[in-house]
This record gives sequence, C-alpha cells and structure tokens, in this order.
Amino acid sequence: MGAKIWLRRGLIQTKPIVSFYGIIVIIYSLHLVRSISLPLPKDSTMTNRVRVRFAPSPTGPLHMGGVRTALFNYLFAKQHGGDFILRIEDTDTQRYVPGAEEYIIESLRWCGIPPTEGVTENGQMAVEPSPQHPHAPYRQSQRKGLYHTYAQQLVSQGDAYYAFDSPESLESLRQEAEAKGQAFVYGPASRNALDNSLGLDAKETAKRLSQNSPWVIRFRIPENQNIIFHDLIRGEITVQSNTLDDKVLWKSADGLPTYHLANVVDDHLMEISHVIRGEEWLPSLPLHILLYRAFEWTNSQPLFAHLPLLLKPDGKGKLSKRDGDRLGFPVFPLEWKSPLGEISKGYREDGYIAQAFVNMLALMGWNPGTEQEIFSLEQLTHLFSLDRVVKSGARFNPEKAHWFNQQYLRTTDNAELAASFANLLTQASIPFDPQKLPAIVGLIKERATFVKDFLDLSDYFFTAPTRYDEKLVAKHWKEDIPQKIAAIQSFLAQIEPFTKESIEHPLADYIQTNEWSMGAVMNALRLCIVGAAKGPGMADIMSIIGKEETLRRIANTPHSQSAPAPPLPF
RNA sequence: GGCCAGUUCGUCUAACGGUUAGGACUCAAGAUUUUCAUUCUUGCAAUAGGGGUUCGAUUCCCCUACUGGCUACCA
Repeated sequence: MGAKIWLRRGLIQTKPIVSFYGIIVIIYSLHLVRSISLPLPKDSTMTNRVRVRFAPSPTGPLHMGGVRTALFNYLFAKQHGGDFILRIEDTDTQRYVPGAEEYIIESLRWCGIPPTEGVTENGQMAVEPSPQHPHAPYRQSQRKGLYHTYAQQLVSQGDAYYAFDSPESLESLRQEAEAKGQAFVYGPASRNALDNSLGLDAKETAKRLSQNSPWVIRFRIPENQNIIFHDLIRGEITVQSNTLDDKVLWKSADGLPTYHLANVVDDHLMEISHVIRGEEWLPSLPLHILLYRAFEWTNSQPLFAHLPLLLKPDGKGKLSKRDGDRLGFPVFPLEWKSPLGEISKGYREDGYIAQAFVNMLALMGWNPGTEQEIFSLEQLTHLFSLDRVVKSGARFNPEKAHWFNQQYLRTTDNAELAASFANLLTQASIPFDPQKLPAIVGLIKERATFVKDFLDLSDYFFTAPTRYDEKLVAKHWKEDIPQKIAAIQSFLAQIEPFTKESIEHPLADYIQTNEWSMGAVMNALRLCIVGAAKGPGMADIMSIIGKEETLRRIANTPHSQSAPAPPLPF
C-alpha cells in the first residue's frame, strides 16, 4: 500500500532516490520469492519524465468515456510537466472507420486537451520523427515492420509459438466445451494437443510456414505461476497463470500485430511512464506484464492505472451510443456522421460549453475531496491525483450535465454569449439590434441552461406579444385594470430619458401614491409588454425595447383603453 | 461457466477505526422578488446481507448476494 504510493512519488520526483529503490527491491524479493512480481521500480538511470499516452482505436467517434480517459491522461501529464501523446491504434483493419482519427483529434482540441506529441500543428499525425515528435510515426499501421521483429524475438526465445489451428476448429472446440458447461482455453492445459509449433521441430515448422498455411503467433503463458502486479488505483492484484490463455500476438488475417503486442512494444519504445486506460483492460494486464518480462523490459516498465467505467443512466451495463439516442443526450463530444449517413448528437452541437463538459467528465470517477465542484482546467491540473480516482463505475447523469452547463453559462461573458445568440437570431430570421444584445443576454442568462434557451426567454425583446397567457389574463386583468394601465401609459409617455433608472422608482412611486397594488398593476403591465409571466424587471424590459415600443404595446393590448374591460378575448 | 474488479441517499460522491454518516444533482416545501428564474432556508433520502477482528467497524478480514468488465486472428 505504502509502497504503491512511494513508487509513484519516486517516479515523479526528479532527484535520484537510488537507495530507496534498493530497499523496495529487497522488500519485493523477500515477499514474492516464487512469484513474478511486476512492476519493479524504475531503474534509477532512466529519465523520470512523465510520459502518458491516449491510444484510441479509430473504429468510430470518440465516446465520452474515451474523452475522460484522455482528460485524465492530459491532467496527469500537465501536472508533472510531462508529455501527453496521442497514438492511433489502427491494427484492426476490419473495423477501421475513415474520419475517426480526425474526429478524435478535433474532439481533444475542442475540449482544450490537445496532445503535445503525436500530432502536428495542422491536426495531422506526425509521420516523420522530429524533435517535437521523436517517436513518429504514431499510427500503428505505419509501424508494422517494427512489431514483426519483436514477435520473432519472442518465438526464437521460446516465449511465443506458431499456431496453425483454423478458426473453425477453434470454434468447434469452444462449442464442445460450452456444451459441457466449461470454457475452452487455448493455454497451458490444452496447447500441446493443438496444432502448433510446440510439438514440431524447427524443420517441420519452417515447412509448415512455407506451405502458405495460415498461421498466427501466440504468446506462451508460463505454467503454474502467481502473477502479482500493481494497479495505481486498485492496488495489488494476483492472477494464476493457468487461468490465462495463449493470446494471439500476430494475426494471419491482416498480417498485423494484435493490440497486446503493439501496445506493449510501443509503450516501451515511446518511453511511456504511466499507462492510464479504461478498466476493460484490467484482465489483459497480466498478459502485458508477462510480455514486458519476456522482453526483459521490466526495469523501464510503465506503471498502470485502470479507470472505472462510465455506466448507463438507467438499467444495466456500460454507457453506449444507443443510450444517448434512447434517452436524448449526447454520448459523443462532437456530432458524428457515420459513413452510412447516420448522425449522432454531440455535446458541442447540443450547446454545451467545452469547459462545462470537461468539468463534468473530470468529476466522474474522481473528486478532490473537497466540496468544490466547479473547476477550470488549470485548477484540475493542479488538483488531479490518481490516488483519488474512484474504483467503482459511475452512472452518467444527464441532469447533472445540464447543471454544469448552467453554471458555466452564467459566468460566460455577455459579449461572447451575445455573439452566439446573434447567430441563433439570424437563423431564426428575427431582427435584432446588436447593440442591445449583450444587455439582453445579461438579463436572461441566469434563467437559461443553454444559449438556445435564450430564444424562448427573450422573444418579447424582439417582437411584441401576439398571444396573452390566458391564466394570467384571468388572474391579473381585473375590471379596474384598464383604467390604471391607461394612466400608466400616460405616465410613461412623460418619462425622458427612458432608462431603467428613470423608470423604476418613479413608476413605483406613482403606483404607491395612487395607493394601487404594486403586484396587480405591474403584473398587468407585464401582460401588455411580455404577454407572459416571465422575464426580468419591467423597467429593464421597457428601457431596452424603448419608449415608443412600450407605449405601442400598451396601446395594442386588447381592451387596454376601454373601461371596464371584459376579460375577453385574450 | 471461468477469471478479475467493484458495492455509502434515486444519481455522482465525502468520511483513509470514534461524525447527529457530509456535500452536489433531482424532487418537495418555505422566504425574498412586480412575474418567471436566480438566491437563501428547510425537508425527503444511503453504509447489500451474514459472520468475524476490535472497547468501538461505512472503514480491516471471511462468506454470500448483486453489479460491472474480460473471456475474438476487436481494441
């Protein structure tokens, strides 16, 4: 436990703590005599620079869970003055989706968490190594040759072998086992009876390989070992090697490595210090640990942290694209058009402020231990800690997402909001005075969650009411009202200049000196000007729409001049 | 089925052996306000169950239940 924390500290400090590591090594060896215990602490000669990577697969748009993983990587890197690398894991040629890579890059950019390495300024993946991008290329499909060498190395060391079993034969073995209520495992217990190079001599294997028969390379899981490893979030985990299977490292289908091989090789070559990824990878960690060991890279092996998953708002399982469609909230940061033309909502297009989205994501599975909930990216960078990442999955709550946006909206500058509101008004063909927009926005933004709410919240600033809320009419348009409104009309006509200050108190005084009910008169006036029970103070509204428009609206209110007024025809 | 991880209000979470178990979202009530909203106050609401260890367990250990992930020539 303590060691876990110390290990982390050791890594992120710049001063050498050789003797300290020495102690840890001794403790380890005493403790785990017959077990493989990894990771061992870093070799003190290596650089202690924090280097993390976000390594998505371009099989579709980046899910908000993926964005959160990227965010945590970004925060961790920034906090330690390290590097945040984007690596594209496109070794699955079957599921590759054009445009997904660009989408990922654009999403990170929108969220304000762009990678510092792997992507050049124009948003393209760096292909040629450069001082800024020393490990290019960062697309695994372009690193193919590299992996082959390492796969061969494992075979020649005896840590991996060629397997010739057809997918069909494996499938039937699986079904057989399933029929008996068991699970088929291609591993220590079964591999000797299967069609692979373990039972063949070198000549025979070479012959089989040259015969053009399809082959894969499988990792040879060692037998009867307790594999003990550490996760920065979950602590120590032990797995019995016999329960693992001999995973395919090299595919015959497309002649590319699988995730497991490519991932370990690249993390090593790219000098990754911490692997921060989703919990779905936890079951593969023992395999990865074994791979580091086989390559004898344990001294520079990264530390691992597996993040809890994001769960559906209701029901069972992890958050998926369908939940968004079903419940009406975005699951993706940006809108996505699939190659088939299917459109998925995005937070950006739905009107979310990027920082609100990021803030919400940061608090899913992490918290600083205080009661503060609103954080700038800057603050998050200072406060973030893997120690405070929660272990259990977090159910996503769309309502809380609204709340975050509401919080950010009200602190956003009026001029900035006015600019996006102006676009909205133009689209809706509503004429407006750009000069007045910031003031209007300032009056209504506390009532809104999104900029798009402004439309309904402020319609009366741009157009006179055409309908009058019936309930309000019944409640506030009493028999004596038309007379009083007519009097107020005359009173307002005398006010010059027509500003909030010149209206507010004089009007209140006028009403009071007449010994009228403030509520009754003001509500009736609101009915004339707004047509509904909404909006800021009447003086605010009237000063913005101007004297002329104010008087016109009063005059145009049905029955405002006649007295007594019949309650119809509103 | 097997393996791994998890389990505190409806939801997100705090409390790293001693608290009237705290906060936030949602919901409800009240106050303020010329309306709506904001704001403020209050309320509803939780330690999965069972065993241990301990003076004392949400916290440590074990069992059970449940939840999630993985179990592909996908990542």
